[in-house]
Amino acid sequence: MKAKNTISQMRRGILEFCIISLLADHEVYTAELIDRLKAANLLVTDGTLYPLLSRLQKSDILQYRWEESESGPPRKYYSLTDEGREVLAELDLSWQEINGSVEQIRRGNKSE
Amino acid sequence: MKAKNTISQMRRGILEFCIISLLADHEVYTAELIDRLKAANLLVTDGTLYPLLSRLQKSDILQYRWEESESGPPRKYYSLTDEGREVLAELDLSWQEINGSVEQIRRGNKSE
DNA sequence: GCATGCTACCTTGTAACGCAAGGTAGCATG
DNA sequence: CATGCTACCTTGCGTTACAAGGTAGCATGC
Repeated sequence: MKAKNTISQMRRGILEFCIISLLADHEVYTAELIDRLKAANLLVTDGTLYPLLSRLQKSDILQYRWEESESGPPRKYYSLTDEGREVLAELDLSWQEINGSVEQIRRGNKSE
Repeated sequence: MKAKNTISQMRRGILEFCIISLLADHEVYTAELIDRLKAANLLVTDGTLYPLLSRLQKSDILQYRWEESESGPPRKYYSLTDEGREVLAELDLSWQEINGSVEQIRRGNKSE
């Protein structure tokens, strides 16, 4: 399956977008986030996620608060900042544009 | 514009897919390819493209032939191999799946 | 109250990749 | 034959995903 590499690149590219989208309405902690991404067919490990979340937090897109768990160590619940919401809006737009680009290219093939 | 980085990541992810798509029906050489990508709002430099094309060629997805130019040095015209066409079909599918994932995530936000 | 296990956090090392910058060489033009 | 343009390609850098490994809180069983 030669396309594998390319496919994972495509997935990767939208990972950040999906994470920001998922955080838009719900606080979540890392394990939950992984589950939700998995549900949308986007596999990630926590080793990928922690640095990414921490990067987004340093950029003021995400914030977190500690919450104690009923069964285990405390969890970091992440949510979007106001700035994060603005970023999400930009990303939504860009995503549509990119979609348009791909559409255009794929259509081009067929007609010509 | 905090989203910039994320946006370029998204673009990057689909770059290979777009290139393969663009080559599906037309032989093109690098400068043409860049123009066509630019027309679809995907900016790339040739320093990005050459290694990428060469990688795809080594994976038997692309092939090339030399053609002399009427005005300047000879050009490498790239086209898809049969295997490249199979890969393109896979990529088409994956792209639709990924689109579905993103749709699902974005829809999820709004309803919940 | 100590050992074991689970959960959640985080870090480190590696490999891939895009991109900017720089380099080589064919070919045309004055 | 010198200058410039076009086309090819390489190098070095920074970023990133991912696998693997590490720390520590908390619960459970003895």
